[in-house]
Amino acid sequence: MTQPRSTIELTVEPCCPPLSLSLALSDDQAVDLAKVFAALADPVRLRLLSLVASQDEVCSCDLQAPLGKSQPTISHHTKALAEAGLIVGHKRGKWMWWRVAPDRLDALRDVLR
Amino acid sequence: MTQPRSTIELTVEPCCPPLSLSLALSDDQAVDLAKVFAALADPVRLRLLSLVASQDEVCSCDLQAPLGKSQPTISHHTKALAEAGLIVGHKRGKWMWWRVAPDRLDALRDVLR
DNA sequence: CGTACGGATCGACGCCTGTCAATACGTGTG
DNA sequence: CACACGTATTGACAGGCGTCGATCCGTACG
Repeated sequence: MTQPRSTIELTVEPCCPPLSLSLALSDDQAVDLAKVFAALADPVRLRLLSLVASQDEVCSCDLQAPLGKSQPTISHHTKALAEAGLIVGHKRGKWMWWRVAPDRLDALRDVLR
Repeated sequence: MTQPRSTIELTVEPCCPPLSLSLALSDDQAVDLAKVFAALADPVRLRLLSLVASQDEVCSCDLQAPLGKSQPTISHHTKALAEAGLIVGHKRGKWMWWRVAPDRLDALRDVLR
């Protein structure tokens, strides 16, 4: 089901500030950080993210089968990861292509001291 | 309210295997990893963890005030973090002392590629 | 145009989780 | 031994979340 590629770029939303765990966390900071971790706190999203990370661009249509979830569910999860800034989506024609936001993962690594 | 220190060590449970995000994640692996991230997906637990990380040992009794939560709630959160292997508790007399499990945080950093 | 198809949104359902009051458990102190 | 005090557990409640079927929106292609 892998699809042909044309052009047209359509970025999805970015998000959130840099932090560090071992320096006393403010309330607001904690709330923001918790949202990012919440995005990672689901097995389906973790496998989705790992699929996107293993190739470097993946069509939504190619996620449904390996994850064994319905199309609305996949859409729900990609949205959650995108809102956390962990993946970025580009729409090309009818298809939605996703790739990881590597700097975002880097930042998250730094948070864990 | 900071308390005196005697001895007696009483370790709390460890947990879970090593993983990597960019290598296709199995279902079971994803489930395990999700549990760890779920432990971090709460603002109160993040601030609790940052409090424990900033000093290197903290008494439960000293967490209640800065976090502004009831004693059962604090106990609930320390338990969640301990079950995720992120903190380790030692009971000395009446008081429960917590410290971070540094290798666990290291492992988690590695997971994020 | 109209039709087909990929994706997003909506509504509903069941489950999980954060919170607290009440209570039980254990340890030290008189 | 009895009592005080820190911690853990239980029960209850409200809110959030994962899931899916149904539906809507947009884009390609006859």
